Amino acid sequence: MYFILKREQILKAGLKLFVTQGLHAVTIAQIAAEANVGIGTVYRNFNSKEEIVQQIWIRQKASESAYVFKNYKKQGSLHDQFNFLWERVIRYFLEHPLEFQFSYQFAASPILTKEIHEIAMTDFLKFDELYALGLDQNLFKPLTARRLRLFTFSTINGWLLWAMDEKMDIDDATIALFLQMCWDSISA
Amino acid sequence: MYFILKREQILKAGLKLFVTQGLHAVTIAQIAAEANVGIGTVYRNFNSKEEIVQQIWIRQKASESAYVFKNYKKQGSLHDQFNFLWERVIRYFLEHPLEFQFSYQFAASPILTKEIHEIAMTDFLKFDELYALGLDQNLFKPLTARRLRLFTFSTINGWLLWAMDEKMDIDDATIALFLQMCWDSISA
Amino acid sequence: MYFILKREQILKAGLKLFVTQGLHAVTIAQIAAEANVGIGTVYRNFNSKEEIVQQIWIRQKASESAYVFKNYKKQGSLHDQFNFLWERVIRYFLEHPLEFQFSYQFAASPILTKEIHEIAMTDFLKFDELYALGLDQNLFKPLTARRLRLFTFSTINGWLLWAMDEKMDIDDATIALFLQMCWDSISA
Amino acid sequence: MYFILKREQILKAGLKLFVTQGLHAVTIAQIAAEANVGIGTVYRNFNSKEEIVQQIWIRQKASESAYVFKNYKKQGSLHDQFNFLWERVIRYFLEHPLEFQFSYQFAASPILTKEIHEIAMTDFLKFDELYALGLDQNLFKPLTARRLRLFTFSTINGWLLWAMDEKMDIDDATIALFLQMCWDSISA
DNA sequence: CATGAATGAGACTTCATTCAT
DNA sequence: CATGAATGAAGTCTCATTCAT
Repeated sequence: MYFILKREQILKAGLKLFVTQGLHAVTIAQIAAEANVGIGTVYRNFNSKEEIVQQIWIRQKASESAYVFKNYKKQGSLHDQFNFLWERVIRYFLEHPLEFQFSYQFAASPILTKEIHEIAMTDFLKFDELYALGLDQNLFKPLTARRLRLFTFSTINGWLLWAMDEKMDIDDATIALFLQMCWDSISA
Repeated sequence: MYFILKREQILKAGLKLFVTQGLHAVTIAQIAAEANVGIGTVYRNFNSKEEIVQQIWIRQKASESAYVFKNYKKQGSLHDQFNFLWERVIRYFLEHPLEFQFSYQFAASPILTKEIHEIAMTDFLKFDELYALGLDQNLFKPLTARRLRLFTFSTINGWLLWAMDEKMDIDDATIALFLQMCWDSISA
Repeated sequence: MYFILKREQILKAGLKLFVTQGLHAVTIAQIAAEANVGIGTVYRNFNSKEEIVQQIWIRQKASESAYVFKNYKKQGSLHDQFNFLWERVIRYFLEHPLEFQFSYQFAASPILTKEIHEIAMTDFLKFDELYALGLDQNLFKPLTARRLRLFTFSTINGWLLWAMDEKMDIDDATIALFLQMCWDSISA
Repeated sequence: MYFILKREQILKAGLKLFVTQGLHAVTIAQIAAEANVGIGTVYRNFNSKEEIVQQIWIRQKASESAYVFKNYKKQGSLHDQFNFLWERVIRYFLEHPLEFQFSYQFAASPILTKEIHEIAMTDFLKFDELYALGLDQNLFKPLTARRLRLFTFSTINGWLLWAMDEKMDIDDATIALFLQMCWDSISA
């Protein structure tokens, strides 16, 4: 219990520092200080700085998944479900800017192995089921479900990046417009 | 001349190593070895590891720009010009996968300052002129030219990332389809 | 009682680990694990790693002494007594290889203070009495009793070391021959 | 040339420090300071503290061998040759007390692998040839040449140890007596 | 200009020791 | 009394940077 708490503190501290300073500029000592634990405690919980990054990634994806799929029901029109899920993704990142920047920064990093990505991405396969359904109904352009999903996701990623860069206020209307752009881009 | 050659060798070596191993895992000694020069020579050309990253970025953007705008004429319909330029971007990255991965990995890195980004991005402002024209003609959804450009760009970035991840073969039809998706997403 | 058991377990674990891995490679955590006790328990019984070594030494010398002098009677010829005692030393070490190697490895260690050596060696002064008697009878070469004893002891130590190194089987005849060598070397 | 010099300085510093303080008490920083080189230089030449110990051992045995076999001629009686060689061994150690203590302290250390021992001991196989000759002439007790050599060597080691411990002055007569003891112990 | 041996600051990492449970 | 998570001092080791050659 206490053990888990310290582990969480370390991951939280790492998230903040990696995003603001970049991986190579952050030392274990800094992470320990930010987490209010001893350096030894960091090493009791993680074998290296890289493992901290990997565990932050896994934890972040789990948290994102929990947020996105909370209250999700496979009901209503496919377009409604599409909007529901992607809006949740957008809102999650808007509410968790650190997590978003971390996610963006390390998505293509060599530190994250194929295995790590697979573990972290399992939950998001539900998106693919939705796209597959849409393909069955000839709603979408002729790509695989996986590719359609990745397309929408990278679109959202890029959009959020500059939205945050420019510190723009994002209201419901803006989100609605953006969801419309996402839908239009893949619509048949 | 010889001097310039060594500088180029170092940038090329850095590009390869940073992409495959990540910034923090690459040492100057490694870069020097890969470039077949001495460590001292690296320091005659660059002040630090960070400067190497910055110079790779600038050189990469210049090369990308040269490729993209070669033979570009402001003629034909706006949609044609749109397709021409973005297709060139796509083809550049498909032909230069290392450059693409470098570009993706460091786009959000704290190492690249605003100044560096401005220097490297100057050429790409021509895109904004195109989008501004489109907005005048009410072709696009109601966003600023800059945002529309960034939207398309991040879409392409994300798409290329997984295209390379999956080592998919990309033929002309696929590129055409993708350009259509980009256009549809921002069309009014 | 339970307390004493744990103490013994720790000393036994330490003996094994110090011999097989060397002092500096053994951690308190390892000793605790090998002894099936907690780290804190080690510290309830000993103040430091060095003290564990010292206590193993003292315990080992006491055990060796008990073995060597059991059934020893100051009767018979001096040569017989000489053979009896040194044969017991040899057999003790042959039956306790770990103890032997520990003894050999730490004999010259700075961890063992003069006081520790004196405590542990008290019993073995009986050897010196025997040598003194031999000197009175002009049986030995002209050295002090102490030096004659140390000479024989280091000879035996060295011999046992390579005997174990080579895993040689040592029968009664071999032991008898060796005792003869020891006697011949110091005989006047 | 300069490179080799630094390496020698480090080995010399290590020898002194290991003997006076014991392996685990010596830090790389201390060795570097004693050798008047930077810590990094130590690591350019050796991979670890253990490797320093191994290289000191090899270098010491080479130096010992050079000393012992200098001017050695396979002439004269076997007993004379025996005395010549072992006297050289004794004198080498008397003149190089640091080397002797190092040799004694690490002879049984787990740091020195079988390979290291084999490399370091090659030269001393000449002793075995001498013993083999003696066995042919029925001069010695019935043991293998190797064992006879090790017996004499460990005897000498032990004797020198307490000779140094007690800071006894060792004159030619004492050495002669001791060589006699060595010879007597193995004589048939 | 080119080189790479030398350096030491500062990173990583271990582990003896403490102390709340 | 027994435990082992937590700690941080002190070690090992790396590597950016310098500078004599």
